[in-house]
Amino acid sequence: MPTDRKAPDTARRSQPTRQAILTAALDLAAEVGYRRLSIEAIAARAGAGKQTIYRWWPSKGAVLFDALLALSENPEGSDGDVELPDTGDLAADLKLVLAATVDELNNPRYSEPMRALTVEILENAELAATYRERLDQPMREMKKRRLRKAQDAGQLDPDADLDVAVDLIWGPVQNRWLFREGPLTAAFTDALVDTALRGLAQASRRRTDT
Amino acid sequence: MPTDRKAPDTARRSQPTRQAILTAALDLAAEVGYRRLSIEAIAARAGAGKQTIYRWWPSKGAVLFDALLALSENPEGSDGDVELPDTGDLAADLKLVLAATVDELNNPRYSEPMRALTVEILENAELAATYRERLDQPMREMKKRRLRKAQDAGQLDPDADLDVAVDLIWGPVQNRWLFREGPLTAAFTDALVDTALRGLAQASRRRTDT
Amino acid sequence: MPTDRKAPDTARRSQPTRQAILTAALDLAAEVGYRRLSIEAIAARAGAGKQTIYRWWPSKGAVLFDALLALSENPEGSDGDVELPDTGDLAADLKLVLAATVDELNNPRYSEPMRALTVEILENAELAATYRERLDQPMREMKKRRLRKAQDAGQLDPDADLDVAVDLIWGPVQNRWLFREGPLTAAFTDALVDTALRGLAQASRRRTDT
Amino acid sequence: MPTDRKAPDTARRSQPTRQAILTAALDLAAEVGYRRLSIEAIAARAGAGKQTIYRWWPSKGAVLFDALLALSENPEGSDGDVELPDTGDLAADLKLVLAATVDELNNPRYSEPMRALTVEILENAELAATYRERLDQPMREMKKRRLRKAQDAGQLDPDADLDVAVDLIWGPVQNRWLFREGPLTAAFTDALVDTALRGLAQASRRRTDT
DNA sequence: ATTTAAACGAGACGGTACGTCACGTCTTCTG
DNA sequence: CAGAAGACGTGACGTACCGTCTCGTTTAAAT
Repeated sequence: MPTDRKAPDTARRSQPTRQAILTAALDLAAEVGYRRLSIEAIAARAGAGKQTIYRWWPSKGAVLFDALLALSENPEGSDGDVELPDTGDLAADLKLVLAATVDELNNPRYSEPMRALTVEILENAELAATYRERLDQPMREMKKRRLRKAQDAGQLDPDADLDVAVDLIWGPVQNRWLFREGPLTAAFTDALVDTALRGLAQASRRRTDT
Repeated sequence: MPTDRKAPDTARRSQPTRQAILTAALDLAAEVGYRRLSIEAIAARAGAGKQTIYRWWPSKGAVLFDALLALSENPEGSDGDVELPDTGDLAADLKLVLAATVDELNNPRYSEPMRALTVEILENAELAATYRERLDQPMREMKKRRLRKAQDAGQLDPDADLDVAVDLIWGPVQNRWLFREGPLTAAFTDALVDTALRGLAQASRRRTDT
Repeated sequence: MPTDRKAPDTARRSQPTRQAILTAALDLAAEVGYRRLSIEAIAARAGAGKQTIYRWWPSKGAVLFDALLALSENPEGSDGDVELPDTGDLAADLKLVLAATVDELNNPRYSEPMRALTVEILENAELAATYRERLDQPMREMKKRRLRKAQDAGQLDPDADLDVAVDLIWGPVQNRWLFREGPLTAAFTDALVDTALRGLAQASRRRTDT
Repeated sequence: MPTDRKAPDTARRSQPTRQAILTAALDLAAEVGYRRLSIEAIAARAGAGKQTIYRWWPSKGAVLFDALLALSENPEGSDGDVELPDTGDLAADLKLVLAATVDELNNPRYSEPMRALTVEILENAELAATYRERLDQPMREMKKRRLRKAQDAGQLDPDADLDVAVDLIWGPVQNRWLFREGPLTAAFTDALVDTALRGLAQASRRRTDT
């Protein structure tokens, strides 16, 4: 967890208060946006003392981070074991996954806290490192595992750099969301997947398409 | 300019003061980062009154925006007429351009204010609109013009959606920079260009590669 | 004034706000007592920002000090020129003065802020110095002037140390008030004056009393 | 003792801890002054839990009170039976006693905690009552006993109000100490005793002095 | 000798107030 | 009259203690 300033006694920690703080942070982020999200307000909404927040989290972003982790951690499922679907049809699978992502990003309840966390990450290098290690890297590994399977099945160029591949497919989605560059739709992600897989260059590919 | 709350008399505006403010904003952004960048400090550094800033810019982000515009507007060149190079070799041209971008993004003098502006854009929808209209869209058009020429020359799939193409090529660069996901090098952008142009899928491409 | 941390521009000072702060301080001291008197509450009651208080006064005690000064500074009269009454009868004059002091000290409106200020003085040596210089010393000089006149008129021992004399007469009043050691009445101060003037020792004085 | 909120079992009380707390309170009062003396710091210094302090003392002042009591209670002597010296020469005896008091008040080790306790007393009426009953009154009775003996011996005006007499002699000393109005020396207390005994008024005293 | 109930250290908790910083508005004086 | 200077009300910051409340862990009296 992105916590532990000076090792308080985790055993004594009040779980109800922790939950209340995470919930309040999420609610407030959705309601007022990042700019107006204050630790003071989170504490007040949660019925907690400010010190309780400062005791367990080093920054506002760390609270948000835990709140979003808690939101995405399904009661049964453990976080790391999740896999992307594999029906054998890579393009279809990716389109499905990206469509789900798009849905999530279009839901303010999830999207606003996520945007707030993102802003925090951009200006807080320490938080960014935690984020990469605990959220981004596992997700990237999961994506690469799916792509590797496609490679093994001969559906993907065996020489392709899978990190670049992940960037190619997911990067544009994140960008369009972050900068609100245009409507974030399944049509866009479908086109994205097709283009990324086929490549932009024409050459002789016309012949192989069909 | 992203300015003009209530139409002060632009004619009477003090140009030396304007320059001092933009310079101070840039310097401070590079020195202390976005988090600690305050209008108060910009005014103090510029030897200007706070009101002078508030009179001419609606937000801290707008100051940064103008500052970066001023930075990139070369003495001779007018902004809108610039074109990407066209040597006939699309891949080489793109690699050249992205290498230059990478250099810029690795230079804190440019990169830190840019990051500050980006953060502002993420939380300020009005500023974001200005940014898109005055910076992002012209750049995107420029990129699309170059790609269209490649299309006309038969080097690019004639069915490709050029907006998706731009996202595919430039999106991953911006992401890697923004989230410091890894070293931002020409090696990365070269691989990116190759992969984006060729596509990820194998199929019969092996035959056409050689 | 016990002010000026870092020389703000006194000319620009808002007099209405200054008055509101002094009044609020006085009112709150009378209402809630020293213990619960907070700068936050003074600012809130005065409709002022905390910073405005911190800008002009170095401590809570300094605010109280000014507030009490303002309270005692009569509209017409200048502070330093006041004199104790001189009817020729020293004992009667002192009794009159002490009776007035007793009235004041029994009035919570004056007494409570005074007590708050006193507590501050006891724990703040810097404030204590200001208090001595600006309030205590002038009062003491005034008292000594009256005693000196009695000395000149042959009513007081010409060898008496007037500082000790002042301590002897006024000290017990302040003590009884401060420690609530008993009812603070004119009867007490009358006895005090008589005893101080006559002395405790008996000797043949009985004969001279009348 | 100024203790016993809700009757904890005194028998089980840890005496070493009690001592550690009193010592810590004294030390800290001498070191940092009243303003910065906190229960939290006392507990930490004493290696005690905060609750242990709150269990046995109702306020910070009560701790200080006990600490000073413990300091002044000499190993052999019981508190109440002490008497002021009586050599037959009242003035000399008083001067001796006041000189000792002055020494004590000039010793920060005793003086600082005493000042802290005094401040507490001024703002805590309940503590003030305890103080009066347990410390001030016994001392005052002791003083009055000595003065009464002088009265019986014909050295003091038989009509003198002994309470006023005590105030007259000891009040100025306490005041000068409390408000740091000037150096607290034996010279001052000597003059005080002489003046208080002889009185300020001249009149026929000249005749009786000799 | 064992039980058992308390006092104990430790410290998390909801709070209040601290003193500081920056916001965006305003007012006054100067060039 | 634009601009510098900066006071103002506002609100959030991060910290220090308050007094209350569990937690195990001694520890000393009652079994």
